[in-house]
Amino acid sequence: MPQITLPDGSVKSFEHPVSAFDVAMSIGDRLARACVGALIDEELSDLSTVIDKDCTLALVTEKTRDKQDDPNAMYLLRHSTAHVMAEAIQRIVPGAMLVYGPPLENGFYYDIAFPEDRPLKEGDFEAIEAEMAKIVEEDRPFTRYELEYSEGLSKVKSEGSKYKLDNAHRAHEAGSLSLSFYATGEPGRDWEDLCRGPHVPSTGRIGAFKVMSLASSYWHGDENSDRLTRVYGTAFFSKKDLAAYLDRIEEAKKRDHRVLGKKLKLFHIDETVGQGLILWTPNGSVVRKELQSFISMELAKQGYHEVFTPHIGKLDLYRTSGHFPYYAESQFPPLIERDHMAQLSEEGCSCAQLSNHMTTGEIEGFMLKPMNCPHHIKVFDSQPHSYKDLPVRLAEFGTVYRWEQSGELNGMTRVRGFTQDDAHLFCTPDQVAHEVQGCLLLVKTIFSVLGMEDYRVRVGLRDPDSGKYTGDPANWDKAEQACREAAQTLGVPFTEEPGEAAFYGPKIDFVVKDVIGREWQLGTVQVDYNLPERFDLSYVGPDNEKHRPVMIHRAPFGSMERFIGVLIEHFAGAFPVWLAPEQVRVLPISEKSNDYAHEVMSALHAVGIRATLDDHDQRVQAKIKNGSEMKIPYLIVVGPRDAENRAVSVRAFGIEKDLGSMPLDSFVSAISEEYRTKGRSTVRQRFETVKA
RNA sequence: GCCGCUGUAGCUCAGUGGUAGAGCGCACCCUUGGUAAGGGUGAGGUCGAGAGUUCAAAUCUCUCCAGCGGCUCCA
Repeated sequence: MPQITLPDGSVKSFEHPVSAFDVAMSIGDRLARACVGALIDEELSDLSTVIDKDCTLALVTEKTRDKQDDPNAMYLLRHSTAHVMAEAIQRIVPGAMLVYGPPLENGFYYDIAFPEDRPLKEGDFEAIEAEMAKIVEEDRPFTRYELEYSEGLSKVKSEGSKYKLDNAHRAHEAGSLSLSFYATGEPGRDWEDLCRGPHVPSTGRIGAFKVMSLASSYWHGDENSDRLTRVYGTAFFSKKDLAAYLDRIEEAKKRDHRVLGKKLKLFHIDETVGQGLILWTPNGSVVRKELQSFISMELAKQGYHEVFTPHIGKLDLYRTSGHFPYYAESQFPPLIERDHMAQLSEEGCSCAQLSNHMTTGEIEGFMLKPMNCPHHIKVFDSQPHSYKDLPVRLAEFGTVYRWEQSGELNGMTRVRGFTQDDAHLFCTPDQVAHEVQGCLLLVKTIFSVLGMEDYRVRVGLRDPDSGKYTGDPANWDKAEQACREAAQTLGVPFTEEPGEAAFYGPKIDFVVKDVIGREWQLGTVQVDYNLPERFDLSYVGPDNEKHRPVMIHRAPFGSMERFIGVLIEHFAGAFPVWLAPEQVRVLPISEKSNDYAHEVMSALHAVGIRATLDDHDQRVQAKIKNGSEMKIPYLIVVGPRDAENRAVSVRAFGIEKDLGSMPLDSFVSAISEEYRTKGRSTVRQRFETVKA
């Protein structure tokens, strides 16, 4: 007879098998009513699950004790809502075949194959939601039943969906001896779906839901397989929670770098220039320049040397590096020399022949560089090296071009031309660990100055079962260990991911989320044994013999485009003084104060502060509103009173009222200090010292 | 590349077959104002591009281009 251990350690004994719901009832009927599921021996289960042996049991309620969403409850709710949506869709579009409908972090989706002559459109959402509301209103129980595998399989077969049949096969392959089905209501009478569950007790528990969007997807994620329609939705226990979620999405959109980029005039993408090609406008250029010089300074401290290399290189260079033709699909097409072109044209060369000629190397041409490494290798190899020279660290803000699929392009975060904060380190095998650590130190320094703490670190290791890797296994072991140890020195949580290494070496990636919750890889540090081999690089060792150096590719911030895109969102457009395109705006109270305002602006310009003057014929309230919307760090109001005292009235971004008045000279020195120290000393602090 | 949605003034957007609109921004005038929008006047548009249907197209159809969400991809 079951002895059930509850989370507080107490044990309940029952004479007969009981359901999780019965246990809840035995504690209290209010609790039972609040329950949506149960964790039985840590496994999320239906509330109706019958317990016939000893176990631990934790009841899952809509909210945790501290009124937060319970992730398990949300999982049950959203999984269940996916069923309700699927039923509604099948009522509206007969012949729609269900494929797979899992819950997600913020909702759920259902992949569905629609008849070709009846695709789902956004215009159908209203009708779907209306059907869903009916099903919720009917408050039908989710009823689980299981069939022995072969019996279940013949049931699924009789229903004629290859997708569900495939799901059944997969369940079997994963070790299931039976198949479970969930009826929304009564089996045999109401709608049902092959499903492993679990679910909330009944549709009435779904408090609020919304069909969000449509997308296409591939069956099994395989682009050569069937194209499915993915319908996204979300659900909450209360309408209030749903409204709050939708508000959060609206708020996040305001931080979106594409929205702020326009509003704050940071960058422009012009379709006549080309998709995915960023035009840095003056404001954005200031941010980029400040960041680049900061990085450059840190690089110099670490013994890097900056180089400049051109944007193109000969095709043959990329044959040696292996970029061409292997990655030709993600590159802009090669530039063919004019004489070759003319000759080929005379010979009546077809496109296919041209492509073959290029692959075999019979045609020379140039390529927009997809990576900086070949150029840097040639810089390294332009002179012989002794082991005493190593490591050689060559850095460049190098612009590269890649042919990203059109559907992938996204503001500044996914583009076709971008500038990496790239560097290549050439070192002895023994120096790898130290150099990798140096790269991570750089990341840590710069992230901490920017206040970026919300990133994750991924250590990509080789998949021991795969033979795709190049290089000596002993070196791999050492390099992987070096990466692992370096990641530990960062003091940030990291995950080791076997199979995520490049084919030529292990790597460390830095991943951040954007406002919509999408993850982007920023920086990467990669150990490479392959390219030194391909380019036959060498240095002379203490034994007077030639040795092969190891290369480390590192672009700790990825690209200036992506990094600044993420940075815009990180600061919600309100850059700190050192990065702000416009650091100070001077607001004269009226024309009468324009002369003094000009004087103030000149004093700021004289010390290199980016200051502007708003001499529009408006009241100061309006100027403050405009200045605040542009997220300018300091607005200084000057009127006759200030002019008389040679003072300024200071207003800092994000503070509702003004900080007070300060002598002009003090403000100039305080903001210079804030600029120079990247915010370690601020104008605000100056006010506080004065008060103290 | 795939599916869906969107494209109207510099920006945000309204406009369902019959003379292209609003707010913000911009210019000028009035106002000379002390901490989140003072008032007025005005300029500004091949309605993403091309083709079609129609007496008539921003509006309906098709093709293309671009953006957005997702899928796939990312050396």
